[in-house]
Amino acid sequence: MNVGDPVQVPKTSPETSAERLRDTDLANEIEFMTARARSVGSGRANSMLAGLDLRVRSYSVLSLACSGQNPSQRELANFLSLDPSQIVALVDLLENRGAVTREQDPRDRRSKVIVATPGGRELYLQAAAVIQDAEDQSLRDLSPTEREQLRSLLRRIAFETAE
Amino acid sequence: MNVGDPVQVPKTSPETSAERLRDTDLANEIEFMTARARSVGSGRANSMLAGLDLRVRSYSVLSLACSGQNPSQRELANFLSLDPSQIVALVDLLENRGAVTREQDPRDRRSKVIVATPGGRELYLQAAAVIQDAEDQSLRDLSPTEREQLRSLLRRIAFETAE
DNA sequence: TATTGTTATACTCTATAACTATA
DNA sequence: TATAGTTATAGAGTATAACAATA
Repeated sequence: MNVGDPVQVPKTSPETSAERLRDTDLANEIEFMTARARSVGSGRANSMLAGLDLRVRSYSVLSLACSGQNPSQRELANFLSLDPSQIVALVDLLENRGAVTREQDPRDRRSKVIVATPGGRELYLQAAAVIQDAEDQSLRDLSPTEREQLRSLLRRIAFETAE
Repeated sequence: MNVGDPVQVPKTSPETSAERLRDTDLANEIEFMTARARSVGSGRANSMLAGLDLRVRSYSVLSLACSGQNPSQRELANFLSLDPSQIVALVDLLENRGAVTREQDPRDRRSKVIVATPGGRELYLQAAAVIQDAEDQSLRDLSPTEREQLRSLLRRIAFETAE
């Protein structure tokens, strides 16, 4: 087909037009599908977290603050693949609403360990339930076995590069 | 453990500190792993596409323009989950470098069909090879069978909601 | 000299509303 | 009136550089 040829598109309804594009090379690329799954998933998670005045990024920090692992800001930055300066803003946000505190690491006074307050833990419990609902929606077409398959495969590509 | 308790973190090297956070609830959430896989994947893809002066978003539009499906801008917006105004900017970019053209849909003069020029098709061939390399890197720890499993599972969660 | 947290800045991505031309 | 493309704008996400305190 040449570029100058007259455009001939089978007349379709708006609903089927996107179906048509699912048969393209792009739609079968892992990078594309991953990006699309994330777009759908985080969009849904953000909407569902709005009632708690959280977003996925602040939820992530809160979750790690509740993990019992006592992460420093630097560790949060590394693990969440965010710049340390972004962690500052996220921790500020959570600290201002009383959900977490910055505690001095007695072994290194440069480092600040982020821990959740009792209120922060309560907030996290609610948020974790919301995220569980969001995940159930994302995975609603998959069987329990398939969900674990996907989790296992995703883990291997999500954590391969940066540690 | 109470919030006021002294912070006790096992002294670890920077490399193992992030390992430690992989045992948290957050790290096992589908939403989180998907977001992280996308972050790693699209970051790598953007880096590798830089030599062709493309990014994943402009590559996506170019790819669909080369698909033979003659998508309209509206169809691109729907399929790529982007606002129509973003498509304008992306098509402008590709049109200005001679990779695609806007062609009037003879059946609806409001609609513009995006088709690749011969130069655009040549650019796409190079870019598609780059994306293939990027995908191979993302999936390097998976067997061929596992890659197809992941592709199949991802497809079912990526295309479930919007059509 | 190197690292942690911080501030500042700019660029990309995303979301929304309003306008025009066609249907 | 409804839809396709466009323009404009604001907010969220990402990346980089520089600085003070500490190691």
